[in-house]
Amino acid sequence: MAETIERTSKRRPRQNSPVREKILNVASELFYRNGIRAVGVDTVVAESGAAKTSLYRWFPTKDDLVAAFLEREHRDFFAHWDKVAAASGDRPRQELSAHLKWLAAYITGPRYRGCPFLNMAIEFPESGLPGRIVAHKNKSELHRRFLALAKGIKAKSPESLADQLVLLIDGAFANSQVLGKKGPARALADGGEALIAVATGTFAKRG
Amino acid sequence: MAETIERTSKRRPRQNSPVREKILNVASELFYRNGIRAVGVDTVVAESGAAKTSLYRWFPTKDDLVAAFLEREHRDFFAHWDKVAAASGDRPRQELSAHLKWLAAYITGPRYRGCPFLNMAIEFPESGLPGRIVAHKNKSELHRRFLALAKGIKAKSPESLADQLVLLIDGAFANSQVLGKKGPARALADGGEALIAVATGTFAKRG
DNA sequence: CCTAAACGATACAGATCTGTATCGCACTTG
DNA sequence: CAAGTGCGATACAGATCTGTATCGTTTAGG
Repeated sequence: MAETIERTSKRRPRQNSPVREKILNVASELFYRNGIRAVGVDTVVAESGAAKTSLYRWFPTKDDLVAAFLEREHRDFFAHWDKVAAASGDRPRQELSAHLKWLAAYITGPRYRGCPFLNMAIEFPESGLPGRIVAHKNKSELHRRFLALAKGIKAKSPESLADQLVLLIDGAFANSQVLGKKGPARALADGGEALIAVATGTFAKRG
Repeated sequence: MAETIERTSKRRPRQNSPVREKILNVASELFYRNGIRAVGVDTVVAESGAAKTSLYRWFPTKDDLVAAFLEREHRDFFAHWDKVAAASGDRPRQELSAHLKWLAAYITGPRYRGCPFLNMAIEFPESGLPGRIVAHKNKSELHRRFLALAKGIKAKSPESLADQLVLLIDGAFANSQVLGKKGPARALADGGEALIAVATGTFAKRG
């Protein structure tokens, strides 16, 4: 009799359903481009060609769909990070520059519309939402990785340098939504290098 | 006959109506705390005790109400800036530090819920909205003032320094919405000082 | 004092929102 | 073949959204 509950048969992709993929793809694009609150599930249904029942089968609520969107953005973001890290070998100083470089290019890209995690957190200030948990995870991880690199280059205060680099990056993410990609965001890489220089004492106090 | 059009009689405060004030106060508080899209005009009406007709008399659309909210935030923001500037006399280097300091304190404050201008721009990516114009004005002005100060301290590249400081500040504004005020945002002042030091050559390259 | 305007209250229009219910069809698996 | 499940289509529920229309009533200016 316990059989019926323990089912979990092979007949449940649970993740790889093509319909689920299609819905998530369309929703991600719309959420990112237009904002989450601005996009209704009906729009996602219409654009994806799926049925509303299918959407709610794979994502019990819109909040879950949003969380899935962010979860995938999170995975993709650090997958790219890992690639860049691997290409830098074991040279943390070079790796830092490489990250600043691709992040600057990321912002300059044509499809860029801000940081999905910052955007979500600002759209939904209420705490406890599934999407906010993913956003927090993303920014924590970003800080954690910069902290490791800051230690790797023997920064005087690694915590402080990691903080500063995160600020500079999030500032470029956010400000570009107001003053554009050719605004202050253009100073991301140079600013990062300056902060690294001070933190490592590559510059010595004068006078 | 032209009389009826040119009226503009004293019987039109057009700005100082107590009802208008009350509506704008309540709307500003709600928009800032909960987000603009999350707050309906009905809520503003209920909380303000005003009539819906009154709201739409003073603010033809919700967009206009949002713009009025941001317009006042803009005025208040630079009013405070001016106070700090005045207290710094004609010493741009000290003034820069003073601004970094009060901005850091601003973020730490209990009622802080991010930057109204960044928040609005992120909530409404569509261009041309009245609120976005105010947001752009605010960030432009911020950059303009930092540029003037950067020139005042004879920074090597004033534009670059102004860019970097704006990024750092907006980063603190935005990141605090995810990792909290005790997260990376705590590094705002120190990070700013480091950028200024490099830009002015207060640190000289070593090796 | 009298007229015009501001105001509160209420109802309403029309759209849109999230989420559910119900149908019949296709496919797969036992 | 039979049963279960995914799927599309559609209708619907109930709430909420922006904005308008229509009432009196109050208030202030010429």
